[in-house]
This record gives sequence, C-alpha cells and structure tokens, in this order.
Amino acid sequence: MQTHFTIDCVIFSFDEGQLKILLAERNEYPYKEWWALPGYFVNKYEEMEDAVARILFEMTGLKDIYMDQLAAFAGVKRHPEGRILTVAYMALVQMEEVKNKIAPTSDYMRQLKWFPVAELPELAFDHRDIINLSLERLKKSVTYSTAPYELLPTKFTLTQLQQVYESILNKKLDKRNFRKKINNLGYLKELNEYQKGVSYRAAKLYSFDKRKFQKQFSQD
Amino acid sequence: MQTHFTIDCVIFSFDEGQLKILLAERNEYPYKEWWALPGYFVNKYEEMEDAVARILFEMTGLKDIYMDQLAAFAGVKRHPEGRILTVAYMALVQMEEVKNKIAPTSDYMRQLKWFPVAELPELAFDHRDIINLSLERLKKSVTYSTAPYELLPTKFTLTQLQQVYESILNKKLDKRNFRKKINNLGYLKELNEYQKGVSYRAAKLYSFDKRKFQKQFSQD
DNA sequence: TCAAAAGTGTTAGGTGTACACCCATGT
DNA sequence: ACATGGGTGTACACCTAACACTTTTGA
Repeated sequence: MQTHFTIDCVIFSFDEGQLKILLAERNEYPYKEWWALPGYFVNKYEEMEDAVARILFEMTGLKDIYMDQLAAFAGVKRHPEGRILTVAYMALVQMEEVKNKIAPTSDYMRQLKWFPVAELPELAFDHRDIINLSLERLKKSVTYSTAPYELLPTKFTLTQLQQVYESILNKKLDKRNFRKKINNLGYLKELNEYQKGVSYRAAKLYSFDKRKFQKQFSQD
Repeated sequence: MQTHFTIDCVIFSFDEGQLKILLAERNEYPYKEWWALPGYFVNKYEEMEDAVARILFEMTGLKDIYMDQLAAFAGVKRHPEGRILTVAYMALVQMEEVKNKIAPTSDYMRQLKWFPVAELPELAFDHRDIINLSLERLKKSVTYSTAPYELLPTKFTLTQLQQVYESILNKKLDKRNFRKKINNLGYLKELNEYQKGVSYRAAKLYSFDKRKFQKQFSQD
C-alpha cells in the first residue's frame, strides 16, 4: 500500500521574552486561509532530513538548523482527500538570525507569521496535536539538550536564559536558585562583556560551550 | 509523491532475568533468511495503531498491548527496491501470557524467536538502528512510565522488579537503595502473598496500582 | 532621584549512594 | 547443616526550594 508523504515543521524561536512558533497561512484547499505548520511533500529521492532542511531554508533563509524528529502522523481521516502521512519535526532558530529573512509568500502560502505559543490560532488538520507533542518534547529535553542555546544568540544574559527556561516549562523560576543551578552546569562560559543599550544596570554576558556539554552527556 | 508504508514492532518481554526482543526470520527477498523486526504493510484504510495491534495479535496472540510510537524511518536507501517508509513502534508484553501463543510460521516468515538484547543476531534493513532507538527510549522512560509493570506478571517480587530495571538500564543496582526508592513510589501494593515453589525463603509479592500511578503523573 | 533590572546566601528537607550482615526456607 | 536468595539501616554528600535586599546604571 502506498501513501502520500509530507513533512511538517514546528519551528520555535524566542523573542520578546516569549516562545514563538512560525505558522503559514494556507493558500490552497483544503483549509484555505487557515493557519498551518510549514511543511510540504518530500521528493521521491530526497531524504526526510534534507526535505526538512529545504523547507526550513525556504521559510527562514537559514541552514544548519537544529532539528529533531517528533513522530509520524498518519490518521486515515486527517486529510479529507485520504491518508497523507506526515512526519513532524521540531526546529529551533535564533530570532535575530531569522528576522527579515522570512520568505513572504509563495503559491501555496499567503504569509508566514510568528505566534506566541499562548496565542496560537485555530490550526488546519491535526497540527494542533503536533504542536502539543512538540511542546511536551521540548519540556522534557530542556535540561539535557542544547535546546535553550539554540534559541538564544551566542552571547546571552542569565535573565534571558531563565526566560527561555520559563517559557518552555511554562512556569516561573526562582532567580537565585536558577543561577545557582546554572553555575553548576559546567558548560557555560562567563564572558567579560556586558549588555549594551539598556537603561539599567547592564547584565554580564555568557556563552554556551557545546564541547563541554557533549563531554558531560557522553559518559552515561 | 507516494511511498510504501509499513510498520515494524520492537516487542519486548522479560524472561529468565533478561530483557528479550521477538524477531522474525524472513522468508522473502530481500534479506531472505535474515532476522528482522516483525512488521508489515499498513492497509489503505487502516489506522497505524490498528495495524500494530493486528500484527501484535498475529505474532503473540495478545490484544490490548502496551505500545508506543518510536519514530519514522524513511531513508531512501533503506530498502533496495526504493523508499519504504516504516513507522517503528515498541510494545511490551508479559512472557507468561505469550508463551505457547507465538504464531509459528506464515508465508512471509519462517519462525519467531525471542532473543536477549545482549545476543541479537545481525538484522535486516536498518532494524538494528530501530532497536537501538527503542532501547534508548525504554531507558529514559523506565522511571516515569508503566513499562516495568507491563513486562511483569500482575504479582511480582521486588527482586523481579529490580531485575527488570537492571536489564533495561543495563547496570546493577544496589538492593537496599532500590527497595527504599520503590517504597517511596506510592503506587505499589504490598500483598499478603508469597512466592511459591522456590527452594529458598519465599519473597513477598507486590502489585502495581495503575490508578495511583496515573494520579501522580497527572499533576505536572 | 528614580525606575528598572542585576546580582547575591542561607537554611531545611529530601534524595542518591555507598556499604554488610542476619533471616527464612526447602532440600 | 547448608545453600539460596530475602530482607533490613545508617551516614554523608548533594540537590531542591523557599525566601528579600542591596547595587548599578541610564534617563
């Protein structure tokens, strides 16, 4: 038996203290003018990961993006025209790098827009389920993956990092406890640089040492 | 674009103190006479989960089995005849219930056999990758899923439970620490029954209270 | 001088880990 | 009586969670 085969991407970013997801307004039936996850058919001789990278590049202008397979969704009734199997991925991008690079339109979508996760519109197909799963996955992985640092610029403040944690975990964290924990991680580098352009005391900047991170997690 | 679409199952059980996987010897090309994960094509109007349940029933004679989607594998080169997308599932069964129910043969497989995870033969396709992923997943979920109890009979000793943990985590655990932790779980019920037919002091039997378990994990 | 966010320690309770011996049972 | 696994406690290190004030800076 054969099935149509697409990939869909939950593209996360962090901006204005909020976790956001990039959605596309469809320009095709079914669900014309509905918001949906960016995604498209996989080409015959194309690897899934390459299809995801291709679509991410079309959407954001970025290459070498962090991506992770979520699950396959293949409900017989998820598409009115019959089964279309989709493999969902989540991707994490830095908002600074993406801004003004978002591809505006194409024949099959009218516009792309970032939505805070708390303010998502109604979505086409089962895309809401896919997003819910991705949020779960992100939560579980926040402490033992590079996810927070994929969402942040290379130099960031501890407050920004805390906001990323808070927006992913969807709860407030205690500042002192957070900083104590962060200090014990061993893979953050305290820089001798400070925030600029703020009208209050400038915060120290930190960077993420991916090599040290991987060393720690390769022992288990 | 369309693709062939199958499901494959990593079926785990626990027996003789070891974690085991059910494998099928193929009777078809490619990989004829190789060991492979049980799996087959999904029918046109069949939900994936139903296909998994169907195949599990054919293989083990059991219904209502614990199953969990692992991931989609869709490499262009994974099958010599072109892309066949497979969605891998893991399933957990109790060996006692399965014994003597295993379907012996069919036109596409010669035999089914349980292999300890430490003694797996060379496998067809990318099935070794699928198993490796399932082992990882099982490890991660052992403390916060019902997995250990799916593998055990309804009444079990703490030593059996510890062996399940050890075989999943692939390391020895300290008996006293393990029992202390288990005592704090809150969803195990100490029965007033004891092991029978052993030539040494009989161990107390315990059972798993699924309702209490779910209550605990629904608060997060 | 004010507004805004940066930065900083201590305590108490709970959890993880290391470690060795006696007990009950069937043969 | 012996072989086999069942069952038990303590001490230390570490992590978690609760909690409030002073400092720095730019406007």
